[in-house]
Amino acid sequence: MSQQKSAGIKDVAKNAKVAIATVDRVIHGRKGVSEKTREKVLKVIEQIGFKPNIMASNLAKNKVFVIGVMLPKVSSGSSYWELPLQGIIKAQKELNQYSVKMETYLFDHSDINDIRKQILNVINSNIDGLIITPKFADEMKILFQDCEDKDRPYVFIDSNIPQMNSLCSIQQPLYDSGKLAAELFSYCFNKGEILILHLKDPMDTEAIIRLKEKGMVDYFRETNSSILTRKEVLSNSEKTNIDKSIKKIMHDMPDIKGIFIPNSKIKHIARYLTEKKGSKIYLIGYDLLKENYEFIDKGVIDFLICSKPKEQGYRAYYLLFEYVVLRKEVKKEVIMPLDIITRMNYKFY
Amino acid sequence: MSQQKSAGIKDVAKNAKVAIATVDRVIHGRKGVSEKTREKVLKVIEQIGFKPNIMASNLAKNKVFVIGVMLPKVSSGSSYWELPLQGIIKAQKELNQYSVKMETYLFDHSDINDIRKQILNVINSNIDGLIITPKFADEMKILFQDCEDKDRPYVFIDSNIPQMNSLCSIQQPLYDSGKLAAELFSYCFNKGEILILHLKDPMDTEAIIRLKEKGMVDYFRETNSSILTRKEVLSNSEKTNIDKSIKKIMHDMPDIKGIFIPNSKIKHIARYLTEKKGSKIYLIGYDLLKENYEFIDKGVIDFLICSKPKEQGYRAYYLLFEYVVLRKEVKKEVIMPLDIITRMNYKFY
DNA sequence: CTGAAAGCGCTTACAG
DNA sequence: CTGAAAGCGCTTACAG
Repeated sequence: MSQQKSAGIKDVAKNAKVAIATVDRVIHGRKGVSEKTREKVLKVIEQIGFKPNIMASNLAKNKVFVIGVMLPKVSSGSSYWELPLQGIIKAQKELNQYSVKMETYLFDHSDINDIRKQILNVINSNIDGLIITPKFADEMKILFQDCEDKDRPYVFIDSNIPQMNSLCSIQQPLYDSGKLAAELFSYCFNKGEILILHLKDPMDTEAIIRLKEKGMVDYFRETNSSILTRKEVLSNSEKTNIDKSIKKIMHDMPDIKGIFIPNSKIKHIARYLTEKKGSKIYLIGYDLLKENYEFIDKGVIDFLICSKPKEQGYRAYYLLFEYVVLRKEVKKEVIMPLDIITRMNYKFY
Repeated sequence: MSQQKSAGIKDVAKNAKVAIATVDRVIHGRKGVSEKTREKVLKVIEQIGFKPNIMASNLAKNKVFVIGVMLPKVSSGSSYWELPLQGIIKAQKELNQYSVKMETYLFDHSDINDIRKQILNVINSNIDGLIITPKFADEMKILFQDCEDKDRPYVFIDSNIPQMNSLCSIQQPLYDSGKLAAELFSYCFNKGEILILHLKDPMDTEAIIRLKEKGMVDYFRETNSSILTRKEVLSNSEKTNIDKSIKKIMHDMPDIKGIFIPNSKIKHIARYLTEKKGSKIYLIGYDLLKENYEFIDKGVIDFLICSKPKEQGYRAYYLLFEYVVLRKEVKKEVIMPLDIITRMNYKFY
């Protein structure tokens, strides 16, 4: 039970026979210490196992760290981006007592001028770290460059650009999510056709969509399944056009048993299937958005695959806090699990 | 951008024209302050929106808080209890820089004397909070009593005893998990028989098992399903006996399509089904334990329903930290979501 | 290159 | 009942 106090900077100073300020200089690698002194101090630190007390350090520093958040504004079209932001706000609330503040730089993803404006705002800010999604990578290259010049850490959520020097990327296993969807279909039926329907959205990244589709197709091939897939792309126009196009497509697929939507635009199809008569068509898509609740509760949507967008925001914020404020090392990559959401468990997410 | 510093205890003292020590007394409701002074100070606190700086407070207090953990030891029979402990250790690592330490009181759940010994160890300890599972409730009543006498907060994980004054209970939606299993079966087939097989375990709580079974039965009734269920109980004896018993039961169920195991003992059945020839029998159980990896990867186990035991431990520890160290208010109850684990997504959990 | 001292926002004896 | 002062483990000017 001997709650033996861990060694402090004072103990190091005493043992190394130097002043506390000198120990501080060594700890933070600041200039102005002779090599000889440096080594002496480092040796003592090693010997007595000194670990700096971060709380005391931050208290003395008397500084508030700021974490910037640059994400799309929640648009009328989709509520997806409110989820990461909720997670971020939750983390900020938890970390409120520590010296961190959040600063948001939300942009209208359909307005390139607004995106540029926010990029400049971030560049000219004094934030100590940044949470960002690597959409609009071309426009944002200059921002990443600026971050690296300033040693300002940035964390990707939702997806990743592997070439970049992000502090961490928090991402979903895209390919495997397509396989998972295929597996779920296989539990529902073992022959027939599946329509892979890509309803275009300006926020889509082609590579992401393709990975999901490839996962599905590969699963059926690897398992020698008798299920066939057919891919169609629709531009995201008005309701009546979508309905007409889907009707046409499905007319060509007499043996259709399932529809897979590789982005979060599933509500349009769900609405269509709700109104349509005929035999059961299994429906699988992505993301537990507010607008999907109704359809999953009715059983029109059978499964949603979900990569915890809220938790991605939470984790990103927490990770930056640990890196910036606590000066911990952090993982370079976080892969989120793939939650399967159904009528019976969606309430608990 | 005006990083306006928030008011400190010094500002309160100055505005209220009292000493800092007096403000401190008021903040913590300590004795020795006249009612008049008290009110004056409280008014100023309200006015200038003073929030104490917990980091400074803990630094000055110079005390290490201790959180106790009383859980079953990991036994050879099942690795379940290593998961909450992993979560707890993860939380402890994250909170290492704050003034918290963990103290474990693990017991051998098959040895009543060991349980009593650990209960006494906890009672005689100086811990500031306790994480515990409400198994063996009869033996533990005296411990809960002691906690309440000492104002020592305790948090339940895994399940709950509603009558107790626990600080919080972190639990799974048991009834709904049975419904979820039924729904998953319904996706796989729409008539035939399901065997609900309860393989007895000393750690089982009858009420918990019954809730899960009821969820399943209710689902089929509510959806007017043609699927029938049949319940059997087996005592957890040796391999050969189990095999013989199952064989006998299944012989009586020619139309068996699925087996539901309402606890985490699924590996015994998975092993049996692996060796057995014949038509596909869908298998659903609980908890992603190490010993299940092999069977889920092979597809012998189709679905595992999982209430994030690791995260339960993590949350419990974090919650006690927030309550004890940060003096925050915390939720009285946390309901964990029901993860669905399959061959395609188990790797990411 | 090195050190003594003030200060971060609190708590805790101690004195009155 | 109230206050002045030392101290928690660091950082940050400032002086030499």
